Amino acid sequence: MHQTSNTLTVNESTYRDLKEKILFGDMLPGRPVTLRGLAESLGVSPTPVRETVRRLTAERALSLQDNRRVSIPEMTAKRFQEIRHARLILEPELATLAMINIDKKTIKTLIDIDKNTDLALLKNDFSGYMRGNYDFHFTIYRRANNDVLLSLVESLWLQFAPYMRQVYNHLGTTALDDQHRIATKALENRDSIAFKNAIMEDLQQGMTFIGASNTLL
Amino acid sequence: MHQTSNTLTVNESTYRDLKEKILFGDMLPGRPVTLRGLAESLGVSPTPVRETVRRLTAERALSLQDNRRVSIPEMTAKRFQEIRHARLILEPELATLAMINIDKKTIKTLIDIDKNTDLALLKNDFSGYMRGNYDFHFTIYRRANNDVLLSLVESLWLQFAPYMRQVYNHLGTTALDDQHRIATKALENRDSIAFKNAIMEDLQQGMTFIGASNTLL
DNA sequence: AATCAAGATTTGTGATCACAAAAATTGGTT
DNA sequence: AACCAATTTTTGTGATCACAAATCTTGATT
Repeated sequence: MHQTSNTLTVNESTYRDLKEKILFGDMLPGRPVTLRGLAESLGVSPTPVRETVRRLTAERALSLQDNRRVSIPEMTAKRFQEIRHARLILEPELATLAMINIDKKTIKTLIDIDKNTDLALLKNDFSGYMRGNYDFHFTIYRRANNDVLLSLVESLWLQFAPYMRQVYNHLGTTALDDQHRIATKALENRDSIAFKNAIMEDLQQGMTFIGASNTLL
Repeated sequence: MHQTSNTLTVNESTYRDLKEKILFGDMLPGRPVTLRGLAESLGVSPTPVRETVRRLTAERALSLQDNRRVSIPEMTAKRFQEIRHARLILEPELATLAMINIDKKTIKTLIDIDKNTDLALLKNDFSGYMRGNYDFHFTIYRRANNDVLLSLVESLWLQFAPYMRQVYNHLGTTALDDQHRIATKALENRDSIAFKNAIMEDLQQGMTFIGASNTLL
């Protein structure tokens, strides 16, 4: 089936679909993935799936094993610390850059996102929580108007996202987004130091890696 | 023609070929690139080229225009500053991490690389210079043993590399790798502050963007 | 029952085919 | 000579085909 009008290419929509799956916890590590299987589940031919997989491999969201089989990359304590380190370097910086461009309307948006994130958390809707958390951070980051840094941070999120379910299962869901509220308060007060601190704290709280349990469904 | 033994896949070698072309100045901005043309010049079918292009697009080394045509992304002063900013955040950090793992043998290697880079510069072999400069930096960065940061920096190099010829044409080739020599001296003295400084200076010297001349061969 | 080799199936890879959209070419009109 | 519409060619996209390598299944031997 060929596309007829000015809609997205199959390739692009496949990419977005798969990216969202990875980003919002619908793609767990360890589970074997086949190109034909993915293609069928998305209702397309293997061709665009292959290209999407290459793309996500370049973004370190997927990896090709020596068997040439594709999968979510294995997480190690070392790699997790590397991601955490990179995030701590880039994200507070990006948030600080964004601050001058965040107006009252954006703050309102952030508060709304946060409210919905809380709701998802209460309903044990993990995917909804992941989406909310992502939206909160990237609503801020996009305001920095810095595509170069933004794409680096996107890559980092793609790398740790599949392991967040593990992390939050161990952490429990109590008081997870306190830092979000502190951040929005800091934005209202135009307190850039408090804001940067809140982003760092939020990030560090969410990046406590649970080693061991490498075999998961 | 199918591959028979445990050699690289066509895909992988195509990726490396194209990546090197971009990284070492053999791929200039503005020039229109076609998949079939690339395929023919590399002696493969369009399929692996398409996947390679997707990969390099994900790494921001190539971009797909609205025409769906692929090209080296256009450089703007803004984007150049963003790349420079990101490099200044990540590369000195990576270099500092690497320092403890750089032994005498590595320093010797760096001095050799630098010598060859000088030679290339004298012979007006720009591609050779680019390669030498890359080798110098990444011999250091790889010692940091931090794949996450390394791949972020790789992406940044892919983004500015095609524009280095412009920069160096305007800058002239005088005293460009002084900082390399200062850096190796600092390594010999195990002076981490001087080393980090040399990396930063080197990077800043090489990132003076020349605006205007957007139309080049 | 456990082990392992031989056969069948699935999977990734690369090439090719089909088609629509974009670009290049052509030819006629002013 | 300059412009523009119609035709031809080129190009990207998605599906399919061919094949080898990897995985799974099977059945015989101990």
